[in-house]
Amino acid sequence: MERSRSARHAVTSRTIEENAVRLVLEHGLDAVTVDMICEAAGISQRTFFNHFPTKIDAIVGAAGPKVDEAAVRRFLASSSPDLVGDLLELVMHLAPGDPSNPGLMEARWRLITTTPALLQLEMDRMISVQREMVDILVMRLTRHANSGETPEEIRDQADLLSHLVAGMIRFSIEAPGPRRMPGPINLERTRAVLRQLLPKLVD
Amino acid sequence: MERSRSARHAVTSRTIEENAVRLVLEHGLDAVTVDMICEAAGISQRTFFNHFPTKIDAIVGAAGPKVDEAAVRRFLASSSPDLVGDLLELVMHLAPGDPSNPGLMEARWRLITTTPALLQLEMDRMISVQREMVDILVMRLTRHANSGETPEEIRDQADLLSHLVAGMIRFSIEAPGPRRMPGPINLERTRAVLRQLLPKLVD
DNA sequence: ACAGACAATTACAGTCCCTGCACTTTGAGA
DNA sequence: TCTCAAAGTGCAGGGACTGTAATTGTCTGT
Repeated sequence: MERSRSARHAVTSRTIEENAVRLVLEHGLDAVTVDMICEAAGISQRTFFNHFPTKIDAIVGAAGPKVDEAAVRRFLASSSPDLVGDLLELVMHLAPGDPSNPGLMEARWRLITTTPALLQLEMDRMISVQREMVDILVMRLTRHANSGETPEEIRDQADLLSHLVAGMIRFSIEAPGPRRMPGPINLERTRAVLRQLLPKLVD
Repeated sequence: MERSRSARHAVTSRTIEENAVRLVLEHGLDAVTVDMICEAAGISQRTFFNHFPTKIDAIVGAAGPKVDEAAVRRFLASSSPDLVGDLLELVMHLAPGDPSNPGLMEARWRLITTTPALLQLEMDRMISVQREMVDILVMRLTRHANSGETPEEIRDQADLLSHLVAGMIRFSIEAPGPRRMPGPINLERTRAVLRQLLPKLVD
């Protein structure tokens, strides 16, 4: 059992994560205690909390969703007037965590989508990318800005828009219909409803 | 100290709430334990949890924000084409809890707005009115629907719109500038930014 | 190769939030 | 007045999480 120090740390984290997800899939969120996960993973409770700050983190993954860099570049390069369409494309590429363990990732999504409390939580985490999105939106809006708009106004618009996008994400998650796996986004439906709704909002 | 039974219950709740808010204002959220609140209120811990399901509930109030009935009636009666404007008016009348104790209410807002964790939490509670808003939006959208739209489409639109409104609320709370007291909504700013932004979203 | 720095892990004790249960007290209705 | 339900209490315990000191094994410089 000779392993490098950091490798040993990583393998312990993986073991914890895998056992946490498996146990919760089997018994449900509330029925699984940290002690159960520790025993299954063969570690002490203290070690558990050295790897993950909370029980939830071990279950849903410590790293939240991130925006895909390539998708951001495409979004910024696009000169299409269809800002909303481009935006939805960008949101669709929210990477749902570390893709190095496809099996774990898939199991996690099954777990999250079948546990209301976890779905709510993951929704909040997805929406937290809204913060990083503001700067991206500022760039895009600046390129297509009307003359006479100040940078402050642009930033306000980007800020508000990022919150509207967060709303779209929530709708996409809750809306029924086919989803892109392993993510929960229902893109087509959202796009269709938006096309009907938006014209009604401008007077 | 002879009081009717239910009145005694109410006064205990009030005592707990007042001491909870006061102590957290003095010492901060994490530094105040349930035991401290109980001692200050002169009750047992068990009684505390008979009145409030969690420590947080005693601090921010068990009843979340509600939409104002009169505002809803006005919103539905309006025939203005400015749906967004009417919507913001409606949102502005989110009642921030029981108005029977103005002092407590004011102290709570001071507490919530100065404690990031509580602000985040209260934001979630305000946004939960989004659920009740869907039915209201269905009525309004039905009255101004284009011919050929099915009830299902209308409901989808209302659902998405309610999520967009939730985004507006978040923006309103975070946006700097004057707020309506004791609520956190910055109405004018949101309206102005929306007027600039929305035309850019329709192609 | 050896010693010391250092990282991963552990056992243990303790805090805090919260719950279930059995019990007492007290006010309200018959 | 008698009775019963509601309000409150005491206690025992579960479960998440933290601080600390100790242990084990690995890395680094010489």
